[in-house]
Amino acid sequence: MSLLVTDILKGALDNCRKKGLLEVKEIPPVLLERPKKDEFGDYATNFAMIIASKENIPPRRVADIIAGAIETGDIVRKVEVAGPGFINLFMNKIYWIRMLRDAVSKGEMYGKTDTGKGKKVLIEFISANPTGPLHIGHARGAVFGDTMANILEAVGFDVTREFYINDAGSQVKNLNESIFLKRKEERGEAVKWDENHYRGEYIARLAAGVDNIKGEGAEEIGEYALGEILNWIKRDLNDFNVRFDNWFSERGLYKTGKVDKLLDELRLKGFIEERDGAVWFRSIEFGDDKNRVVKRESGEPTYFASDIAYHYDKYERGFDSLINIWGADHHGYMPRIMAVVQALGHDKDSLRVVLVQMVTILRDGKPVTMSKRAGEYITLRDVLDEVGSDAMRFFFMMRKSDAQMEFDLELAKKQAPENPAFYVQYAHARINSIIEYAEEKSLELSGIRDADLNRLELKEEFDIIRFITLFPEIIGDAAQSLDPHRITFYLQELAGLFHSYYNRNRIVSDDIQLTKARLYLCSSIKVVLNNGLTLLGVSAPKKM
RNA sequence: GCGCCCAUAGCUCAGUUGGAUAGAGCAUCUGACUACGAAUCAGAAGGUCGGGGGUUCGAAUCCCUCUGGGCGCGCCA
Repeated sequence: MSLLVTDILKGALDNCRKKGLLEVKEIPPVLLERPKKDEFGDYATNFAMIIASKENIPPRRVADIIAGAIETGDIVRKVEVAGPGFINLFMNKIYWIRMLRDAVSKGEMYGKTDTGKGKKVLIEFISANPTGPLHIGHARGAVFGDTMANILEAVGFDVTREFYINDAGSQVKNLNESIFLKRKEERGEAVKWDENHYRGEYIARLAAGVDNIKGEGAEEIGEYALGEILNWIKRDLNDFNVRFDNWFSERGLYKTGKVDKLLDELRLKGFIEERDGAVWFRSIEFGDDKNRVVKRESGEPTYFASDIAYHYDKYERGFDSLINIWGADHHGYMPRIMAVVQALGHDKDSLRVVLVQMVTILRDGKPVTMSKRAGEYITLRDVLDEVGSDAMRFFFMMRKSDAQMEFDLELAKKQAPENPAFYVQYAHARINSIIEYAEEKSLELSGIRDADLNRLELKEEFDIIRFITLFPEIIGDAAQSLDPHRITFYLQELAGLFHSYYNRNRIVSDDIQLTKARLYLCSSIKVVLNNGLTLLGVSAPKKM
C-alpha cells in the first residue's frame, strides 16, 4: 500500500521534469523510510539527496523543488523538507483509516504479497546424517528453514522444502559397526570402540531392536537402523511443526547413475583432473583455495561427488533459486559448492547459503556441556519435551542466524512476561478475550465492520495503525534478506503497543460507537499477531 | 599460519542494508487493579556502538588494521 506513496513521489518528480525544474537523467528507486520520530513525518525519503549528488545541485534545493510539486489534499496533509534534504510526508487521518480497513478486510491474507511472482525456490535444510537423533543445532536450522519457507511463500514464491538424506558413505558404515559392537559388548565380548563410532544411548536402543528383524547381515541391519532413525527424525520434526515437501535420498543419486554422469559432464568441461590416483574437481578455478577430491584412490566417491549431482538435480527440476541452510561449522564447504554452481553454468547468485551459528543451552544460567566422544548431546527432542514447540521456535527466531546464541531453558519455560514468546501469545489471547466479552455484553456490538473509525483519535491509536501498516514491509524485508527474526521482533513490539494501549484506555465502554471503533483496531492487531505467529510456526492461542 | 562469523546499556540482544538526538527485554529502584485477562502497564536509571585509522554532506552500518571470543582448514559428512 505504501506503493501509493511512492507513486505520489514519482509523480511529483515527473512533474518537476516536465516543467524543466529538474533535469534528472535517471530516477533512482524511491526508498521510503518510516521515521522513528513523529516530527519527521509518516514517510520520509532521501532520494532528493541521491539525485543531488548525481546532478551536482545542493540537496536542500532539490528537496525543496520536489516537495513543492507534491500535491496535498485527502491523502497527504503536509510536506516538509528537513535536515540535509529529507522530504517528510505527513499523511491525513483518512489515509490511515483506509489502511486499517485494508488490513482487517484482508484477514489471514494481510501481509502477503505476490512479489515472488510464483518463482520456484528450493530451500534445503537440516539434511542431517541419519545416524542419530536430531540435536539442538539441527533444531535451530529446522526452525530457520521452516520459518523462512513460510515467509517466502507469503511473498509469493513457489517454495519446496527439502531434506537431503545423507544415507550413503562412511557415516552409515560407522553406524552399522557401532550397532554390531554394541551387540557384542552386550553379549559380554570385549570390543574396541574408536572415535568414528557412535556412542549415544540410542545405539543400545537400535541394537536391542535388531533381534526383531529378519536376517542379521550388515545390509539388513543397516536398512533397519536407517529406517528407524529416519522415523525418529520425522516424528521429532512433526511434533516441532516443521514440514517438508520432499525427502531426497543421497543413495538414490548413485542408484540412478547420476553421480558418474555428472562427473563425466564436468570432465568434458575440463573441470576434472586426476592426480595421486584420485579424481579431483578443479574448484580452484572458481576461487576455492584448493581442488577437491570427488573420487578417492580406492575408487569410492566422496560426499562432495554426490553433492555435485544433487545440486545439478535441483536445477534440473526447474528451481532457479536455491537456498541451503547449513550449520556454521560447514562454512569451509561453501567455496566448493559455489564453484559447482558456476561450473554447472549457473549464476552464483542462484544459490544462497545461510550459515546458522551454534547454540549453547543454558540451564540455571550455566552452559550445558556436550561431549561428542561420549555421544552425549542435547537432542531436539529433549528441549522440545521440556519447553514445548511454541517457545522453542520463538526463541530460535529471536536471533539473527549469523550470531551464536544462548538458549535459556528456564526462561523459555516461564509462563511470565519476561518470556517474550508468552508475552506475544498473551496479547493475542487477551484481545480475543476482550472481543468475546464485548459480544456477550452487547448484541449491538456483533458487527464491528461498520464501525465509524473516525472515532479513533488518540495518538497511540494511530501509532498502532501505522505500525500495523508496516507488517507487509517487514515480511518483504525478512524475505529479501533471509532474516526471519525480524518478524519476531516486530511482533514483540506490536504486542507491547497493544498492552500499553489497553492499560491506558478502556476498550469496551458505554459509548457503543467508540467501543466498536476500538474493537476494530484491536481486531487488526489480532489479525497481525495471528498472521505473524503463523509465519513463525507458533500457535496464536485464544485462551491460555 | 590461512579463512568465515561475532563484539552495541550490568545481562541477553535489535538496529529497516549509509540517514536525523543509538533502541528493546531482563535485572535494579519508584509507582498503578472494587470495570474489558496485573500472565499487564507507567516512570527512573543505565552507552567512548571492542581500540585506532580511512571513505563522505552523514558511519553502529562500508574499507584497512589491531585486540578478544567462536568455528573451520580431510581422499570425513
